[in-house]
Amino acid sequence: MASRDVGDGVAQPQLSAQERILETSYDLFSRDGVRAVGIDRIIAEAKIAKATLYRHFASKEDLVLAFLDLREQRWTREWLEAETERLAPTPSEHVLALFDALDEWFHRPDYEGCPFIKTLLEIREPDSPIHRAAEQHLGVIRAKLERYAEQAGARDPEEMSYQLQILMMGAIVSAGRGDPEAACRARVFARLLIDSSS
Amino acid sequence: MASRDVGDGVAQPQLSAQERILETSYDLFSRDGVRAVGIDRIIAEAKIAKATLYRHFASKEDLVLAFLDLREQRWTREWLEAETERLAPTPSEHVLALFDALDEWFHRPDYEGCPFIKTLLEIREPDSPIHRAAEQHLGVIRAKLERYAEQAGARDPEEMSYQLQILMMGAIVSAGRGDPEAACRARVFARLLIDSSS
DNA sequence: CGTTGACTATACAAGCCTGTCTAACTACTG
DNA sequence: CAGTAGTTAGACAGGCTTGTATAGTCAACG
Repeated sequence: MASRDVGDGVAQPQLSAQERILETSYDLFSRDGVRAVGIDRIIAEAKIAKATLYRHFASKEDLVLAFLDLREQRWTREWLEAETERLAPTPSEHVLALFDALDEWFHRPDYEGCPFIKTLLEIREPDSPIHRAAEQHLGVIRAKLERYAEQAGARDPEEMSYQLQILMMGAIVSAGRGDPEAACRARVFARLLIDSSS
Repeated sequence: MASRDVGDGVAQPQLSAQERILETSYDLFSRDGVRAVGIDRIIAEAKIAKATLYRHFASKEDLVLAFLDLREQRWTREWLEAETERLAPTPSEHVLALFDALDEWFHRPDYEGCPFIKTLLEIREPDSPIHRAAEQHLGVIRAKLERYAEQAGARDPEEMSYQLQILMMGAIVSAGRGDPEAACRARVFARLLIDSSS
């Protein structure tokens, strides 16, 4: 457990080797995709030896799965859900506040897109553990949307959750294409849907 | 296992080598993505020699660009636009008919998703000719949506075109995630938008 | 002191990838 | 017949990929 204070320029001097691997993977995989980022780039940027990486993770696939789990924890739960519920005055407004949270995200200069979507499209083999994990992480988001739909008084919360996820994913792709106002445009749809469904 | 590999799917024996290369690239790139498909797989499936491929296309990048152009011709123009305008009783209903066309597409057993979106997410370097080509092909679709929005009597056709593309891309990704009814769900939004915007 | 566990650095295997090259074959054309 | 353009099969270069192996360093602990 002895992690030395190497003082590697920026931040986090006390992180263990495993933590540095995960932090670096998180940044690189999030920005450039799990396929484009190779092991060599991770070990160079995390400043660890290759053998150390393979002592903590059996394979790159293992590392990608750990990354996707971390992404769900940090982005889905600790950021998207927290921010949505912070922005909404009442639970019935969670659906609309979701798009306010997305709006903040899209306007960040380092907007990186959604690794779940990117991974799903990048790793096409339906039986691959990575493909299935990405699907499942998107399923967790849909389940959350269903709860928001309930709280908004939707007649059919499950149907609305699928509709909201279409909006959300469409806005994410559109923002990646260069439209930072995509969340506002999607929010209009959400408002129309709520007004017509209550 | 019956070996009918001479049939080759779309077997027209009088196709020139260049045509066979493009046909095979179209099928493989559309289904598996431009990054996952290698030159070796294309020459094997097209039954041509590697030197022949490089006599017709300077590089893989050139081949990918030719594929994206062909995709716009066949899918965007000859299929999506034609089918949308065939399905609509009047020009004002092009917007809704668009989602009826998408519905057909999503229910095809060989639904392959949108190569423009996949390529855009896969090739991240913003200056890459491939990235820019994918962006531009999506721009052509948006321009068509703007015309449909005009014909539907939208107050702000450009704004509506961006909103419709969010719906369209969201439905495409959702269908790729395993929701073949995504087009119907997205059509509900389009109907709401039209009713509120006229 | 000596052992042990974690880490580092680096070389290397085996496989893919793009792209080049050679040598031979085929078909058309003057 | 001779020349030319297009094609074929395959070897090969050089780079990048994941993953393993080797050898040595460092710190903690009994």
